[in-house]
Amino acid sequence: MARPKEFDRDEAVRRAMGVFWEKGYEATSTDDLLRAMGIGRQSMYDTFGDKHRLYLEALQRYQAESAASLMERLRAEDSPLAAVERVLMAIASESAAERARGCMGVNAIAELAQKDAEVASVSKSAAMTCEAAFERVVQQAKRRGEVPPSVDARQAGRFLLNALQGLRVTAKAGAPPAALREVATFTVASLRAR
Amino acid sequence: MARPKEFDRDEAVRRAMGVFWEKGYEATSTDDLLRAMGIGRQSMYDTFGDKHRLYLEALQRYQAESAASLMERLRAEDSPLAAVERVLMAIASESAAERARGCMGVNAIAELAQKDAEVASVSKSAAMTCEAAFERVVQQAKRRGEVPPSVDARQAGRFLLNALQGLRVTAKAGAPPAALREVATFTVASLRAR
DNA sequence: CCGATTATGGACCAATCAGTCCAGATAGAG
DNA sequence: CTCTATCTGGACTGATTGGTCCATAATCGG
Repeated sequence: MARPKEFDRDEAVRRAMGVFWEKGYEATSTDDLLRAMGIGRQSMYDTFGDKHRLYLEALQRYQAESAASLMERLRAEDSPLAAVERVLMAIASESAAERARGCMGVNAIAELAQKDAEVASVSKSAAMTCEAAFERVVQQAKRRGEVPPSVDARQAGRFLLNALQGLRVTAKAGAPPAALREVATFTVASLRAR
Repeated sequence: MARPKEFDRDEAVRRAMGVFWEKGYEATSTDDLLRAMGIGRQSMYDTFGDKHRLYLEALQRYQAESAASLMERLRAEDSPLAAVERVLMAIASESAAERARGCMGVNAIAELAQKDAEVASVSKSAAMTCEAAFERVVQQAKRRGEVPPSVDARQAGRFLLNALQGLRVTAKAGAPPAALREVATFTVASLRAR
């Protein structure tokens, strides 16, 4: 009908995501967001509602992308268990800056899950998605004999997601890559040796 | 020399800790703190310096108390591994409110470790203390034959701390107690069965 | 080319922020 | 009792907060 937006909405959300991810929700000001998104104040409020809605959209985007990435990397060509190990090991291989940034989902849970029901809900559904992905991989691993049949795939899936979230915290706390690698290896070995 | 303080410094820090724990650093205003501590503005600035120093003191207090509690609960009367299991299981047994509040140390890492070197340093040393405590318990468990000799105690210690931090996140994300129990059981069983 | 509709940017807002100042209260030392 | 050092509480600060208002610009359908 009328004048079209001058910016790419998707790109704007992505940039907002970067700021929220880096600084957290409270520590991010609307000015921070506008500068990063490269748009005007009114455009932001017209397009996204307010800071909180923009955050939710950024968080959902993050969860969607990160779950998709997880599922792709878990796709087991050769060995399901090796794929799991690669996923856990990947954190140790990140740059120091990436490890310090951590996982936006974990940051969101720590900062907001208690007081913000919408954040809690988004986090919960993302967790279920990841849990299920891990569970499927464990099932494949069982079929290939990489994991003994006595292992309950659902439990193992939860166990792996828990370890992944732990690694995110441990990494952000400044643990050296070698320590992260030890944890990753030990975790995967726990499944093999059951 | 002159007029003594009218409040108990220790108690004041403890109350500040409660507020920071509940709301996080950025979301806590100085007014929140004064109200909870029951002291005047000037008393707070005179005694603790500023909001940031007060936070650090509260965090250190939290880490000290929580590490002491961990070490006491890990003291293995009968079975070291059972003590570990009790520690992990305790999270699942907390009230919903306690699980939602999470661990102040994990919250601090997620919100501040990246940009606040002092918080990072406090968190790192607390992690080393807990890691060492877990390592000692694993060593005891090995001596008693609860854990096979092939298990590296240091690695296992790191693995356990990682799982504990993961549980803190998982719990705060709203996982039901049953799921937390599964993770705790699975984690401990990983050591037994190696 | 025109009118309806939407986007934009800068001025503006009240509220809140962390932190300071100061006047008066209070207690120990002598 | 007095002097002095500290503590206390409330008024106050400039800066920043998230969010709104409005005048102008730009684009579409007709």
